[in-house]
Amino acid sequence: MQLGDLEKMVLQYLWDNGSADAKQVHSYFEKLRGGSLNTIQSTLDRLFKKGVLVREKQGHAFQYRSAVKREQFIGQLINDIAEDFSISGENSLLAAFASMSSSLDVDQLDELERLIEESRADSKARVDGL
Amino acid sequence: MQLGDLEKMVLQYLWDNGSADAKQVHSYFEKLRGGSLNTIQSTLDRLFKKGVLVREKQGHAFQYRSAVKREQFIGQLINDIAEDFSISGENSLLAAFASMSSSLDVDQLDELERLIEESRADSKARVDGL
DNA sequence: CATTAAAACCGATTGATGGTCGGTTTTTAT
DNA sequence: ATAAAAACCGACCATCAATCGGTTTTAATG
Repeated sequence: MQLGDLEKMVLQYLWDNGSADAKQVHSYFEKLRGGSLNTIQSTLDRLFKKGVLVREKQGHAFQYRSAVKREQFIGQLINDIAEDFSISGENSLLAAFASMSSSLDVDQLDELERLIEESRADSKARVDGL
Repeated sequence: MQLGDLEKMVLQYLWDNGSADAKQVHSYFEKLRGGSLNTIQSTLDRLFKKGVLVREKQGHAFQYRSAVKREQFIGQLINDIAEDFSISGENSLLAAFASMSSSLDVDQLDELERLIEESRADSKARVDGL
């Protein structure tokens, strides 16, 4: 999944604000970078058609919100990269992790390790049958 | 950095084969997907201009090779994503790691943890002054 | 050093895709 | 039923990857 600049910004906005209609999104971005309401509307529509957003009629306008959480989405993107480079073997993905981790500081490594322990617990729970 | 399909394939090829000229690359991809030598040449040139490849005249033809190792490159891509979606480069990256790690099995988690320890050691060495 | 074959380079074309927005149709509130 | 608001349609532009024909440059060599 590859997104344009405005699409990314709108998605961010929705992650930060939960849900909004075109008018709200537009009034936010108008100050920030200009652009008409129509532009925002078609950007929301494009994201919707891509499956990145979901929407629901609320009164007279659609309320849009992200279909997935930020972390999930970023996780997907990373997965896509791994697939793009046919990392087939699990280890290249780990190698990618490794090259990333070299740019993290000690605190971040601590945090990462904590997150791994969490995953480990989840994984165990899954195996044990929830 | 965003690459087209052929660009990705060519880059893969060079990671797998170290170094090659346009003719070699073409003879490989001809069987695989067709396309003229010129197409390969301009693809190599585009990658070169993007800084993804380096080249050196060897006899009458340029020898191309990747400017960075696979893991480095993938690391960069992941960094780019993190930057795209993080306001101030804080813990979105970690969140991304976390969402990835939830799709890893126990062995992979072990391996990842080992890699983190390695990073930690490297990091300490850096702080201690090599 | 002139020839010539090979490779590099140039430029044009095509096809996607994102951003942009005017104008029309549909919807909804009153 | 009407009017306001929003959705939708269609067009246009810009960028970029892929493609390849044709021209220029380069380098082996007789």
